[in-house]
Amino acid sequence: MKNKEIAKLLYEIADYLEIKDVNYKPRAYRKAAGNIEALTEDIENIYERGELEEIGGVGEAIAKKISEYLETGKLEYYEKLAKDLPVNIEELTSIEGVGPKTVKKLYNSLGVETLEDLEKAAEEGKVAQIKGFGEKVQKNILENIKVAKRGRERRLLGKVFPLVEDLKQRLLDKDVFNRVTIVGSYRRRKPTIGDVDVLATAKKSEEAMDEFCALGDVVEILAKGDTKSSIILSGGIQVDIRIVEEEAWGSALMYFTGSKDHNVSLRSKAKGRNWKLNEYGLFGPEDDRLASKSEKEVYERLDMSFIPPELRENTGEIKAAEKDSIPVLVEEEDIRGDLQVHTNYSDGSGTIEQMVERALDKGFEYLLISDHGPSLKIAGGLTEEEFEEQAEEIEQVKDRFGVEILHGIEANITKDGLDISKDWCDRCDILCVGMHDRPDDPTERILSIFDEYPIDIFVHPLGRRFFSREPLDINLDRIASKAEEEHISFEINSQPERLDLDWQNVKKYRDKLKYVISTDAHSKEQMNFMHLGVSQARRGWCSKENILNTQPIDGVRSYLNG
DNA sequence: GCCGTTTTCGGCCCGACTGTTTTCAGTCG
Repeated sequence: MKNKEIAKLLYEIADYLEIKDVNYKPRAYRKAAGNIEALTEDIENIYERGELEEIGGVGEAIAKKISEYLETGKLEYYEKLAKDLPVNIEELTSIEGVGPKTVKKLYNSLGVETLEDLEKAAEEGKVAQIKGFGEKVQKNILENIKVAKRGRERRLLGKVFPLVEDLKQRLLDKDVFNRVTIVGSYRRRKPTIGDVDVLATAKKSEEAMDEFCALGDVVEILAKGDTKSSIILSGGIQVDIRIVEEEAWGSALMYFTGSKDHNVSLRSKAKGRNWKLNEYGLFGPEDDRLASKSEKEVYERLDMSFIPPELRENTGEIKAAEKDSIPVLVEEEDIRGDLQVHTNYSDGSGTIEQMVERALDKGFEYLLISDHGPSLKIAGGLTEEEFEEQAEEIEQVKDRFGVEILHGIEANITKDGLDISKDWCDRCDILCVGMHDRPDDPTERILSIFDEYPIDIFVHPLGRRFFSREPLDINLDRIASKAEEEHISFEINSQPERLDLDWQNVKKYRDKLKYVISTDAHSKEQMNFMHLGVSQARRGWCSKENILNTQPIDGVRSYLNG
């Protein structure tokens, strides 16, 4: 998968062009790079289908460059730019406060090509000598090099969630704060999060800043001002806060929630009417305030319906809002049951009874127990005898709880088919299948399984894990079409490191397929992950109707058997 | 270089902050 590689190439071209004072092109290259980075499909497949220009921000010229790179492994345009300024631009601009222009200056006056060169020059006091730079610049560079070396890590939404909610509550508990909302990519529920951004109103903003920086688990204060501060908490996570006036709450929420592209589009719209949109409000030609109190007010003044944060990625939501066709998104309360949990029969830690109790607590009407099939030895996959034992235990537990307990299995797709017999399949109330290895021909394997077995749910379709496992190289178009024919549902898996099917694909296939949102819980606590799966369904524009397990169990069955 | 219910050509978001400056360039979000 060369997506990241190509994105990096385009980002670097953008930097080079910026150094050369070229207008607008850098933005175009960055936009294309950002969209390529966000693809879940291998760009080589897109190239082979001749659909490069379908990618947002990719036009004729950039498509041609990508093709050249994929065909030859090189890009002449890039090589030429790099020759004029032979520096490690990505590394150098990763230092906070160092952008393309600074890189150029450093190279021209000191011959700085790498991060090491820069560190050496700064330590020797040479940076401060450059015209336009001073002691402070030099000192900041030295400090920020340390941060850049550590690398800017991202974290899983599901892992930071409890921490962030706790932080929010601790701030709200303090008298000086009035409103506190976590904004940024967290509010949009992006699967991975960089920094945490907090927006607040306060009785006295200076006092609020004092309280914020004095939180018990603050290990470092990066910046502290009257309305804006930045800290690092003991887990290493950076939290930025911004205090705004009550009157500007809505426009500030929009501004700090982003995404950047969404904001840019909105401002463009405002500008088209000779208005101006910023974090303080929507203003008319005479700087008269048209809206700012609530997000809804601002959107409506722009003749749009309210856009839920999860949709604000500039992927069509603005147009939809103008036509008042934003879907009513699914909510966690709509979910009536969990259709994939594991127990201590395989690699889960909870007993059947514990899992059922938790399901009851959560108000679920049904629960599917689906431990691993026999071939997944590492996860303690069930033998057929164990499956029968489990069936008996379920029968006993059933009578004691008012929850419908379904018995199934998460069968493993192997090179010979499934790891359970067809007879065994028939004894499952609901049959889940998943791919747990990485064969050369995953698409063919999946398609033939779909043909041969009475499958209900295809779990974690991409097989990806954030930070550790790339998505499978599969042809989802073909698999989704087959699934549509066979009434096979795709899972949206709520595990923080999976969130698979990916939200972009969720959006793509939502009119074709029915999804189930499952926790894939391996303990009773993990059944609380449901909201994460729901958030990704929301990012994929799903309403209740797109999600099978918002229906009573009879509805689920009739679709899957249909 | 991309893109289109104002445009196939002429536009392309906005403000804060910093450090270095006497009016601004660069960077960031």
